[in-house]
Amino acid sequence: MSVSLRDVAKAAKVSVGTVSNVLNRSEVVAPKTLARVQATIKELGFVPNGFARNLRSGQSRTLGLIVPDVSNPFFTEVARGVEDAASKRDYAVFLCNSDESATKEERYVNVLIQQQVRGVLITPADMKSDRLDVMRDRGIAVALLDREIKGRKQCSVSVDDVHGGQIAIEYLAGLGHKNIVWVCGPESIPQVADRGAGVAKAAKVAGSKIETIRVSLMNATNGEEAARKILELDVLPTAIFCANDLLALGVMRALLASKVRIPEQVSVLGYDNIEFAPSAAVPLSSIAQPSYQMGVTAADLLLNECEDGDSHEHQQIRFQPQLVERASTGKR
Amino acid sequence: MSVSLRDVAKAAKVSVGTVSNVLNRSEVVAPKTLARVQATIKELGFVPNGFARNLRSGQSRTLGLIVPDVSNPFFTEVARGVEDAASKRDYAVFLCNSDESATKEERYVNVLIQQQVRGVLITPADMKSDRLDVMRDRGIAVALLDREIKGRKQCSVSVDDVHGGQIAIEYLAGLGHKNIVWVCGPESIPQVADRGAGVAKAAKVAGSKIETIRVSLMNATNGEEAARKILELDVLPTAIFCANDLLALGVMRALLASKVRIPEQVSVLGYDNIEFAPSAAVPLSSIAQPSYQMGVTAADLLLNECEDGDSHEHQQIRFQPQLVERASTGKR
DNA sequence: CCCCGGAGTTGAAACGATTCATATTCAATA
DNA sequence: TATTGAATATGAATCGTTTCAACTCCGGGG
Repeated sequence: MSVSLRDVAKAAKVSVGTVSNVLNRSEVVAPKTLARVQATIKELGFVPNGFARNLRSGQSRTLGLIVPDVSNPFFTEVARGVEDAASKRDYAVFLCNSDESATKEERYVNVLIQQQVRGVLITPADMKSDRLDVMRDRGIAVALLDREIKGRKQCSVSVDDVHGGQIAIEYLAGLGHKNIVWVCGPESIPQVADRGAGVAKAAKVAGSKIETIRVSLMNATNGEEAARKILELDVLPTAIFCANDLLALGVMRALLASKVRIPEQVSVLGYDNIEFAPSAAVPLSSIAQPSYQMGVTAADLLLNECEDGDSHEHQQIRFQPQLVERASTGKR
Repeated sequence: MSVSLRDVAKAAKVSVGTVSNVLNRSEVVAPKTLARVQATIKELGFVPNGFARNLRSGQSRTLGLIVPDVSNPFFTEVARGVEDAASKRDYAVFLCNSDESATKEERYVNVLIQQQVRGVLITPADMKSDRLDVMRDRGIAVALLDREIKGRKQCSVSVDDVHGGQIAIEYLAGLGHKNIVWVCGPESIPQVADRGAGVAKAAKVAGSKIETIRVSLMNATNGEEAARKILELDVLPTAIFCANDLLALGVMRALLASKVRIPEQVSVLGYDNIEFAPSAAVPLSSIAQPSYQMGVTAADLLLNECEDGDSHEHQQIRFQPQLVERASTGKR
């Protein structure tokens, strides 16, 4: 059925060991032999069987990437970064979507263990770390993406979300806003908790009044729902800060549909600075995170850990978020 | 390091064959033995090595999905559908991003062969089908996604792109537009070619004049570039039809920045109806495709092929695109 | 003329499961 | 008691690689 290394050896009239060397240690093979074997490989269309290779060497060249929402452009950008960095080092990436559900996450963790991935990058659905320990016990490197768990047993790449929440409110307060609504998802999502903490901290300093509206999922549809709740408030806020851009887009959509003028009546500020932000009905101001760069960094960190072995030192890398000002926010 | 089946056999005082039977054919093992072996498995924390298992049995429970652009929401929706359908049947999915590049696509095909995936869903970067044949020769099921190759015996799930291009132009012509620009990517992308064919066909019937502007990649940035070219034309068209929504968003962004009013001066029509379309600066009219449903259907088709074996009959499923009218298009 | 060492090559063992032909057990039947 | 066959259990062979100790060349120094 399929061509094996043995077939190549026979066709090229060399031993299996030599073919294996051509594949993995071409520098020890005589140039003439090398060329002949490579030609045979191409001619027969030989592709090494990954199972056998990994079985023998005990190591695969695959990574797992578990994100909470593949349809969120922030995570697709991160994924792109991970993928680029990984394939530069000749690794393949299993992209998995946990939908913020611990159950789905656990299922994928098992699949990844079964596939014997070398390492896993994960944005955990909750703060429990037993699933991570299971992997680490099996010798699978684990690094956290966009999340950080105290205890530094692992590498992580995150963004200073507290600071992000803080600069958002400082910025809005600086524009003169005193009555602000904070639209966010469940407190169980660490990003939400952290950004919320930053919001609270900055609000105290600035003396602004913050109202919180919480939705279950952070997508555009739920943003619209949040906007309806805002419209029912006694006094319309002068600014709305959303925990991510999808929420903000939904909020804007619903507000505009109700003839609320942005930013004249209400300023709207998002988080993530996704690619669409500048194309929005009113170009969306947002707190930017270096998504692609985060993916690249995380993958490199994880691969270093995979390859360094014992000498590896865990690193916590933390990026700083940055305000990107567009038309959706303005002076009170 | 890790516990092997042999260790379990020794500890439970049975043969390796029996342990294997406990794992895969528990009905042929005597209840007493079964219980004892299972207890030992749990006690030692044994997890079968997937490589060895797959090496011998020659089959995995993984699929590959190769899309041309993971950051295009259309494809993330498709991917979501594929993933949901696959995990319902207990398969895992490798998501790969070819960036429309045949080279990258080839690299991933090789990775997938190495991983011995059971089947591959692919939106090929070009019309050449040799890469597909390579996989099929190796016994990997292949189904086409969003693409159909005539004369090929394989499953496919596609959308009638010719018809899509056609209804787009018919709609614009119906609104009174006679001077239309068609913004698209390279002709080598089959979707572009097909939609273009539909455009030409409808234009001939309607007697509209169509100008083509071609860009290299179909994302928002290149859409802006296209818009700049349009602004340099002697006469501004009254309508612009873009080969996908990302292009359309970029076009709109650049036009609005140049104070062109949409749809009063120029109507803009997109393709894909991505989630973000209604949130755009001017809510974007678009040709919708049932993306999620396409993913689910494709995965089911592929898995049927994997599991039915010889009795399988290839199916070509073709969805019909649908016009979604929003604010970005209007009467001439 | 022999010996040495390095470069290149060889081929058997190993990785950890599955498979399957064969062996064992034991109760039922002749 | 001998025979049969169903139910279980066995373990060597196998999958396609990598690894590595051993081997073959071959040119140069003694």
